[in-house]
Amino acid sequence: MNLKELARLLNLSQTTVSRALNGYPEVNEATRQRVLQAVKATGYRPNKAAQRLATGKAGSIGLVMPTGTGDGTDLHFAEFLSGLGEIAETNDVQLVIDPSRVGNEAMAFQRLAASGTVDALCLSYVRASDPRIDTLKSLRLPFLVHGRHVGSAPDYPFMDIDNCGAFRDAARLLLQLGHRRIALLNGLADLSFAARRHEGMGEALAEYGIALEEGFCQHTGMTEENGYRGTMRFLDMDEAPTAILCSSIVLALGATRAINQRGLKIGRDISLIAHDDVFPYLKPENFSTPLTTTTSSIRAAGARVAERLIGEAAGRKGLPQQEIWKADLIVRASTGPVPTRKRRGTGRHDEAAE
Amino acid sequence: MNLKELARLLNLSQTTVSRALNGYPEVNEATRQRVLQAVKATGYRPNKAAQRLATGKAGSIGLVMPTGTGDGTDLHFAEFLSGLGEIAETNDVQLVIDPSRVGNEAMAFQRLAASGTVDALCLSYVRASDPRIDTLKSLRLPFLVHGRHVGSAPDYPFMDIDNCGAFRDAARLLLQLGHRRIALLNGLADLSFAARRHEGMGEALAEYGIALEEGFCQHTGMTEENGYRGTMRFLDMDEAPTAILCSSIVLALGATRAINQRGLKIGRDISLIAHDDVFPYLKPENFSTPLTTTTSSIRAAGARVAERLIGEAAGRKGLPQQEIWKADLIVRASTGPVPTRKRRGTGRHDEAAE
DNA sequence: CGATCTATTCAAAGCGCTTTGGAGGAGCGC
DNA sequence: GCGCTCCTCCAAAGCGCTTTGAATAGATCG
Repeated sequence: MNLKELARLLNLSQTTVSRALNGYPEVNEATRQRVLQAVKATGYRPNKAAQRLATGKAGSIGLVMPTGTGDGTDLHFAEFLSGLGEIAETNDVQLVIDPSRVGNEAMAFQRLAASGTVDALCLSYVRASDPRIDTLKSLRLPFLVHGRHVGSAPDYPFMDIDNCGAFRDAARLLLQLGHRRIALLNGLADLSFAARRHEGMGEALAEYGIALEEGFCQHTGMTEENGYRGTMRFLDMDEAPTAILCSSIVLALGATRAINQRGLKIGRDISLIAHDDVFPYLKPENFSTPLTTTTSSIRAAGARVAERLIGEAAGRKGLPQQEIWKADLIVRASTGPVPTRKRRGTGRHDEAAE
Repeated sequence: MNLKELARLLNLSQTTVSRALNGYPEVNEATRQRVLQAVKATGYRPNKAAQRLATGKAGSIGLVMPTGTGDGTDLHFAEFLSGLGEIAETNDVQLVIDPSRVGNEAMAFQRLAASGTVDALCLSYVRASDPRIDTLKSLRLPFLVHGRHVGSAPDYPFMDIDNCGAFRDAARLLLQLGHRRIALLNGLADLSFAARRHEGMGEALAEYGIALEEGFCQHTGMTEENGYRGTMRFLDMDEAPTAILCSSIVLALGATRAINQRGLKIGRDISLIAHDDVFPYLKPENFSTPLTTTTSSIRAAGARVAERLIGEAAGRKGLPQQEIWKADLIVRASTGPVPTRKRRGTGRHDEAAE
C-alpha cells in the first residue's frame, strides 16, 4: 500500500493525501478525516526511504558504536543508548548505529553523514585529544559530543558531566577525613573523562600541598579484573593508600574483592569512593559496604543528548550549545576517617609535596 | 556530489557509473578503474535513501531495543549488540534500533517493517510465550529470533543456546559431587531462557529422584542485588541448599557477596555455578573463588545472528533455519563435593521426591 | 455582473539511485 | 559485404514521497 494507491482509493490526488497526513492547513478538515480513516483501515505507512529522498530529512540520529574494545566500554554504552532510546522513541526517531572498529570511527561518521541516513550525529567516548571531533565539524550535519576534549576550550556543542569537579569533591572529602595517601583507579588514560578526573583529584590534593603521584594512579579499562589487580598493587605498597577513588563501579567491584581478600574493612581500614553511572543491575548502595559515590546517570545523559540532537535536527534554535552537569557526591559507608592506629603499612604519614 | 555529477565528470552515463560501482560485469575494467578513481577523489557516497528506494533493499537490519526495563537486560543487550555490530560492520550494514517500551514492541516491529528502513528483523529477549513472534511471522520480512519460545516446536528461524542442556549438565555435575539440595537463581520467569534452564535443572534432579522445589527457585531480574537477596534467603533456610545455580554472572556476584558475608567458603561450604555470557568486564575466572560456569558468548551469538540475517536479507538460501549452540561447562574452583560434616543446617540429607 | 479573493484540490517535477531495453561498434564466419 | 554475436555503454523509466505552481469552484465585492 503506497500513497498512490491510497489516493486512488480515496479519489484524491497524492498531493492532498500527503498534505492531509503531514498536517498542512490547506486541506479541508472533512477530507483530512477521510484520509485518516483510510490510513487506519489500510494500515498504510509512508515509505521512509522515499520520504528521506524527498525531504532530505532522515528521521533518525546516528551514533558510532565502538566495537570490540573489551575494556568495559560496552557497559556504559548500553546504558547511554538506553537513555537515547527513550527519548528517540517518544519522538518517533530511530537510532542508526554504525559499528566501527576503534580507530575507524572517522570513516564511519563520514559514511553515515554522506549516505544521508541520519539527521544528526552523536559522538561518545571522547578521547582527551580526539580527531573525530574535527571530522564531525567538517561534516555538514548537526552533532553533539558526549564529553569534551581536554586542553583548549571546546568550540563545538557538547554535553558532559563535571568529571573534574566530581573527583575534586570526592578527594576533598577524603582529605577532610584525614586521608593523605589517596589512590586512583581510573579508566584508560586517553579518555577525556579519565583525564579530567585525574585532574580534579590532583587539584584537591594540591590544596593540601600533596602531589598526586603516578604510582598511586592506574589507567586501565574499567573491568572488575583491573579493579582487583590495581587495588592489590596498591595494598602491597609499603606506604599503601588509605583511600581509593574508582572511575567506575565495576572497578570498585574488583577493589572490594581485593580489599575483602586482604581482610580489611572498607570504610574503616580503607576508604573507597567510586563514580557511579547508575546501572540498574549494580548499585553502590548494595555493596557489602555501601559505596560513597559521585553520581550522575549516564542514561539521563543519553536522554538529554537525544533531546538536543532531535531538536537540532528539527532546526530548533536556541538550545544551549554546551552543557555541563554536576555530579552528586553521595556519602555512604565506604568512607570514613583515616585509620589512626596502623593496621598495615606505616599508618598516617603526610606526603608533602613541593 | 551525486551520481549524476560524477557521471558528467567522467563523461559517462549514470548507468555505467552505477554498474561500475556495483560490480556488474558489463563494464570495461578500464572504465571501472576510472570510476573508482573518481570516487576516491571526490569522496562520493551513494545516497542510501535513494538506493533503498530504487532497490527496495535497505542495507540495514533492525532490532527492537527494550528500553528501561531495569532488570539487567541492558547488560546482555549491549554485548549482543556488540556481536551484531562486528558482523554488520564488515558487511557494511547498519543497525537501526527502534527503542520501544516493553509491551509496545509489536508496534515497533510493524513500524520498522512498513517504513522499509530495514531488510530483516531480529527479536531478542524472547518470552516463554511471545506474541511478538506472531507479529514477526505476519510481516513480510526475513527475521531471526534470538532464543525461542517454550512449549510447541518453533516453526520460525531462530538461534538459541541449549539452555536446558546447560543447566542439566551443571546440575548433574553438582549431583555427581553429592549435592542434593540445589537452588536456582534465575532470570525473570517469563523469559524463555529462564524457563529452559529451570527445566534442565529439573530434569537432572529428576534423574536422582529429586524434585525441584519452588522454594529453591528465584525468578528475578538479573541484578547483583537480587543475587544477594536470593542467596541470603537460601542461606537462611533450615535446610539450606549446598549448591546454587545462577542464570547470570551478575547474580553470581550478589551470591558471592552473600556467601562471603556469611563467612562461608565457596567451593567448600557451598558450590556455585553460573551461566556466563562472557562479559569482558566481569570474568568468572576472576572471582575470589573462580567460578564454574556454563559458558556461551552472547557476543558470538550476536555475530551469528547478524551473519544469518544479512545472508537472508541478501536472499541467500540454504542457511540453517534453526540453530542451537551447546554451552560449555567449565569447571573451576567454585564447585566441590558436598560438605560431609555439617557446617550450617543439617548437612547431608536426601530429599527424595515422588 | 464581471472581477477579485479564498479555500481546496490537482498535475507534474523532482529527490538520487537502479535497471530495463536497447544502440553502436568491433570481431567473426560465410 | 552481410548478418551475427559480443562487448560496452546509454537513455529513460521507475522506486514512493514531497512540493511547486496552477487550476477550479465558490464566495465576496465594487
